[in-house]
Amino acid sequence: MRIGKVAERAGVSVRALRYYEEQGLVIADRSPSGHRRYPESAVERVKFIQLLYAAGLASKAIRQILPFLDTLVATPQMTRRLMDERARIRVQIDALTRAQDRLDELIRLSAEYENAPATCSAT
Amino acid sequence: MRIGKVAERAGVSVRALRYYEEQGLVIADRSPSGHRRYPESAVERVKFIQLLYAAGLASKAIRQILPFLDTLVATPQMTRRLMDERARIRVQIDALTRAQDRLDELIRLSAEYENAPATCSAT
DNA sequence: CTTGATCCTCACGTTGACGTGAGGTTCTAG
DNA sequence: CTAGAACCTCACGTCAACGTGAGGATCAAG
Repeated sequence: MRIGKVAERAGVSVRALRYYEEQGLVIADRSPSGHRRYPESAVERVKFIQLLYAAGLASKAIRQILPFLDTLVATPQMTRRLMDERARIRVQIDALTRAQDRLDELIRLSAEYENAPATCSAT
Repeated sequence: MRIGKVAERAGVSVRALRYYEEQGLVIADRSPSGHRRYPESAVERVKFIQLLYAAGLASKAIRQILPFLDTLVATPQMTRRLMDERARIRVQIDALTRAQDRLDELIRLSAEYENAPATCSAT
């Protein structure tokens, strides 16, 4: 498959795919003229990469984790990285949840203000 | 209170506090010699700012929200911003949760590999 | 054969929340 | 009164995941 099709089906930019290759996350072989050729599996692989990026993992972390998908061989570094990132994500979810709760408070207060009759300018 | 003390008590760097002032998030008056003077309330304010930064809000968004804490007057922009950011945070939590689940899968597989007797080199 | 879509490789630009000196002033404890 | 801690204002550096041309080759269709 050519790069444009992979980009379309995985929902990323062509530039992003070239960047992933530069980072060693996706390996593409080349046609005689130098155009990248991807296997079908690349689409799912890229989607997975996007999932991890969206969770705040850096290229380096993803690079350490991805080989496991190919070989199903877990080195100690890979296992450690998996658990580290999982822990980090949990911490991040907790922080987001706290922020969400605080925003909910403010939204409630805001709604109360909107409904306060004496302070409404109109009507 | 002086900037160093605020930084220590709020758990941020002195540089960060100057940056917050530059962004209009924390207003400090000055001593005759030009040193920043903060009220006690600044510590809580900065902690709240940190909470929002940790949740991925940008300075601009925080700047739109913060006046509500002071005046308890909600403009339509503030209410909209509050709800937009809340929605964004929810989406982000969902993404993180999906990533967490995927990592859990991999961690399980990794553990199974570790326990596979035939593939252990030692012993 | 030609034309428009798609691809290639550089390589610099972007963004945000600070870090990090440089060079100088002010405060405070002894 | 003096040294060191703490403060000040520039102002450039950082880092990551791409965006965005520049300038050119290749491919698919008519």
